[in-house]
Amino acid sequence: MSEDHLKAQRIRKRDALIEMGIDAYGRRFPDVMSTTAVRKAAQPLNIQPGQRSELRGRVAGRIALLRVMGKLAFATLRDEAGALQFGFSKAELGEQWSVLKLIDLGDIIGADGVIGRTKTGELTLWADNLTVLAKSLRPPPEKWHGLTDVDLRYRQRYVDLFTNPDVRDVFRHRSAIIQAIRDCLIREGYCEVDTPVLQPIYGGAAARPFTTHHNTLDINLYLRISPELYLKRLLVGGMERVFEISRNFRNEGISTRHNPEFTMVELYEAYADYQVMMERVEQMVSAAFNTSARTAILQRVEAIEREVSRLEKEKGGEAAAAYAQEQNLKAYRRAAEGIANGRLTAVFQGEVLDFTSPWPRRQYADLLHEYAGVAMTDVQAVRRKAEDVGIEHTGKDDAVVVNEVFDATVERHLVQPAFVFGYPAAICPLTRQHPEDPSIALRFEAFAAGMELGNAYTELNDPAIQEVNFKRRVAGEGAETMAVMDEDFITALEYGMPPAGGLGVGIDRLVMLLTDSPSIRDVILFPLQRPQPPRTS
RNA sequence: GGGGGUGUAGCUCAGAGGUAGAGCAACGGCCUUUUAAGCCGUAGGUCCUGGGUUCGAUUCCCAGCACCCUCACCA
Repeated sequence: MSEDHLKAQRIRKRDALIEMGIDAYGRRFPDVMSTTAVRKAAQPLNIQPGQRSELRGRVAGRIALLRVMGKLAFATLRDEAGALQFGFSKAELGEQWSVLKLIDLGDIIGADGVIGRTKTGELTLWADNLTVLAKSLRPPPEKWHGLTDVDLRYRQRYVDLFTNPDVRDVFRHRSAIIQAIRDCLIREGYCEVDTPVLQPIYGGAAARPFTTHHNTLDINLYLRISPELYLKRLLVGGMERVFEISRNFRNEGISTRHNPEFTMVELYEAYADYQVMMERVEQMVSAAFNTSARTAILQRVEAIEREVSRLEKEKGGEAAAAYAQEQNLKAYRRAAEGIANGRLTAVFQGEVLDFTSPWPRRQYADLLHEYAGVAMTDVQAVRRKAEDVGIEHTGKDDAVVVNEVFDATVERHLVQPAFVFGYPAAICPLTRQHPEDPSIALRFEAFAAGMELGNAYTELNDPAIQEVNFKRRVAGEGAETMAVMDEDFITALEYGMPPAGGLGVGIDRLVMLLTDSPSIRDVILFPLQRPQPPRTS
């Protein structure tokens, strides 16, 4: 059955509805109860199997399953909150029975009826009124497996979302996490701001920008790679604690950890330093954990265990064990145990991550020694190591090579949440130098699951040094990715910027960690993909 | 950009050098307590695209395209 044919059949049903004087696309449908509200309302009634209560309900949602048997039909209706079984009988529906016959999987309907239980005990809304709210013209994916083709899932995220409820959960968590971070900062006296996405000069990070053009002004503009230089201007302006939840755009590769547009929370705090920023990371992540991962993990353990015992009964211990293994039940149990003991333990790809404050503080040089076996100051050894691990280092600045070796050898070992500090100053043009060792920057990066999660500085507020840093070319970094001179930013610093700590945390990656999502595309609703040629039909 | 994998019905997937298979969905029939409902029947395909080998290719070979994984750039 071709797609066109399936669609044509549904169009015929739609037309049949219209023929009957029914609006196939519905209208306002007030006083809808969610499926969970119905469950909650039913609970105290203690309805026995086979009984109906006096309680009436009105629910709307999409038909996920439909079982028609002669003059009786059951439908599973899915709404945002969950799902509920509906019962329809020809006797009770009367003339509307013929409407039900025109309903397909995927249609959005509303129904009124009394809440009861079937003989098998399933909570059921026995409908006496059926309202078509939107006829679906395309067949939904397979009802058991849902949509699994990853390409299609991202291209047609709307289908992914309505067929795979777990996907919706991830984005609810994302929303809660962002809100927790926002609340946390507001509570600390921060002011949320918006700074330009379209920037005449890009800066604040080492990345290639997207370029665009403004017609009226006839100037090139860049989509921001970072809001940093604008947020610091606000410190000059006397705003002492500012943050922005910032969509940044970097014209770089795409991977499971990189999307060309991604979300960061970036914050600046006057009279603080990078030590304070470590505490801010711990605070924000704790808040995010408590609002999302905590209950999700406990529920997940229960859900896996329920399924395991079901499999044990139906398919035997082997299938159950395989499922438990595949779902990382052991790790989830350990995480739940940690939570019970007051720790912030989450599971990411089978690994238990402990986000409990304080996170370990690790010296960059120590880690380099531990995993690369070289001293950060021993330039010859570092370059030999670079060759060992296949990094092209000729013509590159020492500090750049050091950092590339660090990324290649150390990063993946930083599985448990940790702060790494003591970065080479030469690769940190916006960071204040260590007062006793100018080769070291007052910078840390936060790591977890082998990913960089955040980046923070004691901010450089000396305009003279900043100007020098802007002008210095560090060999080994592409000309495009170099810090670009921003005269106005220097001018701002010349007016005086208070000493400050600044921090950026990758929201997408944090959501990955707290929702056990293996790819950044799983936590971005519409990740960038090559567009498909337009459809002809 | 390098390496590996995938591409077959609307969806989830088998399969083989000789006119293409299942389950779900669809259509028709039976069915008033189903639970991924069941039973009987029907229909549905450019086997990603292009070239090559072959009597014959959707299958083998080459190239391309898309996606996934991985490495590199980067957060």
